Amino acid sequence: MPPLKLATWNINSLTVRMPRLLEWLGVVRPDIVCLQETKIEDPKFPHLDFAAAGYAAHFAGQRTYNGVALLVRDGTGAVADVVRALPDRDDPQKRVIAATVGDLRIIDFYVPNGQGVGSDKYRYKLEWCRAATAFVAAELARHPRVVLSGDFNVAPDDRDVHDPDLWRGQIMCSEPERGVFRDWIGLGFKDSFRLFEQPEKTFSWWDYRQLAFPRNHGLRIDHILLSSPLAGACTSCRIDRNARKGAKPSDHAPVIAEIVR
DNA sequence: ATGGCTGCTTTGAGCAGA
Repeated sequence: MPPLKLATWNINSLTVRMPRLLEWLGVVRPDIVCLQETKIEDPKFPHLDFAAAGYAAHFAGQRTYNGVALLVRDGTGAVADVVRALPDRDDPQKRVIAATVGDLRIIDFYVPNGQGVGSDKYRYKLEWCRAATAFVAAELARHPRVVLSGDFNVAPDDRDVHDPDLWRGQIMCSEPERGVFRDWIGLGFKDSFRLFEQPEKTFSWWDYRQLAFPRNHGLRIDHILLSSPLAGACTSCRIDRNARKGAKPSDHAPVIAEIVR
């Protein structure tokens, strides 16, 4: 039995990225994919195209901004208990989808960007994260095998930043944001990427401007966290830098982790 | 010093992303 392959990818518009995404699915053949920034309303979601590619899609979308989706390869496991929002919040922003897939509980987050430290959007980010922490804790209490993945918009460590002095205290690197990441780890997760030796200066996002990608001016802000039983069964985690190359790329690259079944 | 790109929007300049 080959390992289960999990991926997360902020695709920055499903409409624009669909050809690249389908090609990537065919090459990488992940079993479960967490997508963020689909930017598409549910009635327009191209689920038939995914079905033709061998994937069932579950989604929580909106026009223009945000939007998340789960892709589950046919035969991976039964999908149940799909959740599309943090509980007890009246929030139109579609940033959460969670589902049981076989014996796994998958949580896909598109954490708010926060724009600038001290801004209204920054306060919204931290408040959203507090509610998310409570949600994750409750999920973990019910399910031992939890995958917490997505675009966290947090670079947890200076190693995850191309120029730590330039970014110190800035958005995605501020101490409160890094504190949220530590809180989530503290609930009982491992950062799958750091379970393994990694090349220095490996990132998952590069600005479209200033030739940031060829200069490797990036941040590692997309993550796959695994609860203890899954971390113990994880055999690899890597960032697929190739997916950031070529014509019309997303500004993010996918993260891919493998777990022994 | 500034902004530099991309995607989106009742189509066109402005917002948002990170």
